[in-house]
Amino acid sequence: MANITEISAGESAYREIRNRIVSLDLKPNQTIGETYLADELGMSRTPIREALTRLSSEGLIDFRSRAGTIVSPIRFDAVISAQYVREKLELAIIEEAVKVKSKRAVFNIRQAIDEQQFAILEGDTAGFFVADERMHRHFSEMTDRVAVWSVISEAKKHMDRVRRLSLQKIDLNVLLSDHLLILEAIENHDVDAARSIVTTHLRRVMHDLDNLAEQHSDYFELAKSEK
Amino acid sequence: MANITEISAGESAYREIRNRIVSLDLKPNQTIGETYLADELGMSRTPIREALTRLSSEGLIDFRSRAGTIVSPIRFDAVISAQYVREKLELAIIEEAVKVKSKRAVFNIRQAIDEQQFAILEGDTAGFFVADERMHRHFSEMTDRVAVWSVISEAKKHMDRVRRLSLQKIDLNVLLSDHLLILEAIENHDVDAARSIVTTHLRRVMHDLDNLAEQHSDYFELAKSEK
DNA sequence: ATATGTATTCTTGTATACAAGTATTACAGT
DNA sequence: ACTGTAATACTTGTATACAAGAATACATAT
Repeated sequence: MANITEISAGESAYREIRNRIVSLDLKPNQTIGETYLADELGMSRTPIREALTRLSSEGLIDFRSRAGTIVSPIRFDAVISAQYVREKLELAIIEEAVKVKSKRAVFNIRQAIDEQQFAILEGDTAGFFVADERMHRHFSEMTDRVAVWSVISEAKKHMDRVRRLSLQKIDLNVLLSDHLLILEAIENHDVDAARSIVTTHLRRVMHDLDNLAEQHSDYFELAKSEK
Repeated sequence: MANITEISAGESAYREIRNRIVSLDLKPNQTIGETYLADELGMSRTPIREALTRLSSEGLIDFRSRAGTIVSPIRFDAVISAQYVREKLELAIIEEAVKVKSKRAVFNIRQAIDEQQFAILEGDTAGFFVADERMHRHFSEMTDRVAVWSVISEAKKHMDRVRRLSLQKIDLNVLLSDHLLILEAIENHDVDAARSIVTTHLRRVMHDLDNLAEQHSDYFELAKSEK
């Protein structure tokens, strides 16, 4: 009954490497040898390989046969379709969420927003995004669609690195005020307001995608014209 | 330039095991030892493990620590949220697709439908589903959303086993006539018609989900009341 | 100086050996 | 017949050894 959930080396390697990738600690296109990672994380190649296998099927790293392994470059089309998937699914969920009457849910969301505000004051951007993530997950919980959230989260990975790049530029207070408006719409059960706010909110990431791609061209995949 | 795509043992193991699972050749809840599979597929445990790692992260198999590995039981909530994801995304795509004017796309879709009809006459249900899959992918191609199709396809895995169970019951001609109506709506650029047909079409799978779960209770996960 | 062929080194792909749990079985004692 | 316990056989998790393709460095020829 204890469920201590002993965490395996392979699992911890997966989490660690994944974090380093989405936090841009490991740069896109950077080569990462299995032996290097094994040394770095203090384990043998086998669990590293397990982690890389999973990351490869998620599109975060690229095996180049026997010629090395690299962190996947940010792919325009992956970002765009991730955005598409997220927008369609999260919009659908929000439409359901505004119809739900749950003081508990409203409380949870407000708490997440408070934490975001606190994080901004502390200058803790990482903390902001953790709380942001939690808030969005609460929307899914309201409507019993937590499993759908994991699909969104999966798609979102490809955008997270872009978002990380735009950290310096974007003003977190803008996102925060979006969140407050969304909460208001939920409390008022106002579907139309929720729809429009969420749509603009989710699209903010895309605004300076082109700029970022130009600025960090070494992080992005060459345009489609290439091959 | 050749891109012979040498297929690794791990990759082929993944495809093979995956196929056996979604085709119900390997039954839900059945235990599958790594050594057994290694023997069966004529390779060592390492590439088998690679395949199982991927399948585990997709939710098609469950590692039970050192106590064995089983084919994941069909989970109600996974099926339901897969249906949700598919419906929202594919509906969004169809809405865009009906606005596209492309004789090529219409031709491709019609060809896929013809193949479905042929498969029905031949009694080739597997062939029907291959052509069915291709047709749905064409919808995504019409709108330059192929990457979104892979998300749908990913979610769909969890429903495929259910669909396979209902094979005996369902009349493929019903699905075929749905397809013809969808094609017609696309040709006429009739958004509303397309929406309603696709919705009912996609929901057909869910109709006898409860019956199937009762009939093959050993294939499904125990109800949520359980733990 | 450029190009080409070759040896060397590196990296991944696969197989195997070993470690550490887990489930099953055998069996003693009652 | 039954229960508790120890022994045993399995299964996965991890480490390491080996094989083979890919990149690199370098020597040689033109």
